[in-house]
Amino acid sequence: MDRLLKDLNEAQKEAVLSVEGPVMAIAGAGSGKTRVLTRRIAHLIDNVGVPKDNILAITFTNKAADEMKTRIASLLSMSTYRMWISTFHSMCARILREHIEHLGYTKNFQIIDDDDVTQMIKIVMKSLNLDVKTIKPNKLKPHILNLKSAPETIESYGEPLATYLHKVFPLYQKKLKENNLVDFEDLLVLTIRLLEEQPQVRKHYQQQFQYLLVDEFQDTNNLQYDLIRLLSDEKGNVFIVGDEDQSIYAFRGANIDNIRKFNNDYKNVKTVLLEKNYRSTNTILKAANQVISENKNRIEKTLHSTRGDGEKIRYFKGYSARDEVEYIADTIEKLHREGYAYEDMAILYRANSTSRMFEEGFMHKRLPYKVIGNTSFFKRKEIKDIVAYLRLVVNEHDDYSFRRIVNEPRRGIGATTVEKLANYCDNEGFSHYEAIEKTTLPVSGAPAKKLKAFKNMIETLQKRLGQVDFNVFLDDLLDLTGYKKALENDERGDVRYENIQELKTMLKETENTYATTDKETLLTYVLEDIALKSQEDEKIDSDAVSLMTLHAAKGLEFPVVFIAALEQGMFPLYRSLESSKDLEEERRLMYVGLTRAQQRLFLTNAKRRQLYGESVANPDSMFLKAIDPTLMKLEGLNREHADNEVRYTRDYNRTKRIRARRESLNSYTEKDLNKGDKIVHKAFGEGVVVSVARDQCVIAFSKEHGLKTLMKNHPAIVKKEE
DNA sequence: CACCGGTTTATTTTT
DNA sequence: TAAACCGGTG
Repeated sequence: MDRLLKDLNEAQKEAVLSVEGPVMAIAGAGSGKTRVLTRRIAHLIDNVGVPKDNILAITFTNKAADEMKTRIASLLSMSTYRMWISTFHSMCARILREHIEHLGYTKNFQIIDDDDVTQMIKIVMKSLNLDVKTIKPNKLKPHILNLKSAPETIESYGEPLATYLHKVFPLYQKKLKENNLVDFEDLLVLTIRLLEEQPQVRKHYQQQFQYLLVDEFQDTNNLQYDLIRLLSDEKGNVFIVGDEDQSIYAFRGANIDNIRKFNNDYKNVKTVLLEKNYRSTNTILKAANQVISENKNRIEKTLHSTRGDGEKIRYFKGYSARDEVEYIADTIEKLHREGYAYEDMAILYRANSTSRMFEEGFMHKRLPYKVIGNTSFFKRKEIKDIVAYLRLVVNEHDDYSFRRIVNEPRRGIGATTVEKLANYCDNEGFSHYEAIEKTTLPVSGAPAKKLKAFKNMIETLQKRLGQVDFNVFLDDLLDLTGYKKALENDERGDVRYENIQELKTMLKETENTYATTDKETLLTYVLEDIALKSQEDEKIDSDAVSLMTLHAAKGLEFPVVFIAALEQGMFPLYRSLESSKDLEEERRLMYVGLTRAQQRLFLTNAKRRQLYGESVANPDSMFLKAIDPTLMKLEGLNREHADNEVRYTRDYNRTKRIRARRESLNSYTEKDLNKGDKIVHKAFGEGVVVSVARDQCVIAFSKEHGLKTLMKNHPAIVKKEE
């Protein structure tokens, strides 16, 4: 028996061996889909004799792509260098690097991240004199990105959004192109356009990619689907793996319907069902099956465990969130004493904000933890600054980067100067960098000199780039720009400097990975890596409990899993309660959470918890109720109180109540405050007005608060009736 | 441009 | 509650 096949089950084997034509593998959680994917690729290369360049494997994360490469490399003892195993976005970037000139961009285009998109929208809105307050750039962003992938028209967004989008969207796109920048959506959109408009390019790639594999197919969006279609037209040797029950990114445009579409668009699709689960105990799987079976819109599928029944699920209900933390912390310590490592345990929750209570509690107890999915390394200010410098060195016409660092660190080029420059460029069509030398530029005196000095500095850096290696270059950059000096006066300068050093290591590594010696090309590659790898690499195997959102847990597994805050409103979230579509996605999220657990599963919640400053008591999550009680051992408050009725009424009233209260508070303060009046303050309690001056007043509170100067009509102040 | 104080707002986000 | 954000002021 072939060594690539011998430890696979029948379904897995079939998935690996069905090489020709379209194949759809429905892979339940923990059914060994990565194994199937890697074996299939290895089989194609080793047994079928397919050259490795003719295979295209697409994943959703860099991590998954890296893992796949590593596994294939070790299966076949060969190098996977430059193999087409990558994310959609990396693949597009790679294709566009070659051919983007057909579309009017230049080869050294740069990729901007989400924060940059927001900034860009802000800039565009300002230049259109649009009010940034009625509709915030951040609100507009998802719609703008959506417009690129969804078939909807701007009108369908309704007013006032439509008016804004009509103005902002075209200019946003124009600005990006002028600056030779692309956002994440553009990577897909432009690649599609390229393949559609350039038949010879399309042919080239269709011929090259004889075999396609797509991981996490349920998470593909419309553009990604189109891309697969375009690339696979010729033969239709497309292998997709997915699980509709694990589709949790619909809010980002993922379209489960792509699975059905695939069945229609490709002829004679072979379907393989992977239902054998190698991860969790039967008890855990039963619970997961019970939860997910409440979703109407799905194909029936039941996972079977190979791991026995295992322990009962524990369901702990505390009085308060503090109880919940306490219970989890104690349980973790207990399990640790029993032999589980901290890193074997994970706490999952719906919203990031929940991590806080655990962080506080664990810090206090000296329990080691790591929060996964924190603000990424590449989003830190100092890193983005240096990246902006590097981008400007690669492409001096990148006005966006120019603006970011022209006065960072301070070099006396203030907002007024930059505004003048930007206006001038808008009218004349120059890039900011070019405009500095123009005699008609309406900037003179000191600012003009400083701009010229800045330009000279960038020129010097451009020359240096070709002469020295990256280590030296980055040091030079830090010196020349004055960035290093500025860090010395920054109280967090040390950390920032450390981060920059880390970036330096990355640059150095890439220098060794790519087979080019041209520094500029190399730098472009590095910048691309940085842009596409926005997620910080996992913390080096520290033995600590993982805290993360359920979304972040996808694709991972842990011997011990806690799912916290299982209350109606927290999970599922309030906002999803009214829409069955949203609720089904929440339920899939719960399914993903449950199926992360290998051996022990703990479900917890609290009777009352603090939410936005007030104490709320929400009923148990409906997901808990979906699980057969005989699978669970109840702990904590559970047994005394039968507080099991699911009701949402208080949540409908919540907003109304708050609004009503605010209005009543406001109406109170319409009345004038005078010296000597007694008042009650929301936070400081009772007090007496000492003096009044215009709209402010001084109030004496009890001694722990003392005298306070406050706005007279502040809603927190209520006048006490005599 | 740094600070203060008041206002607003509180999902998830692989790329 | 708390953190981000905005606008006014020294």
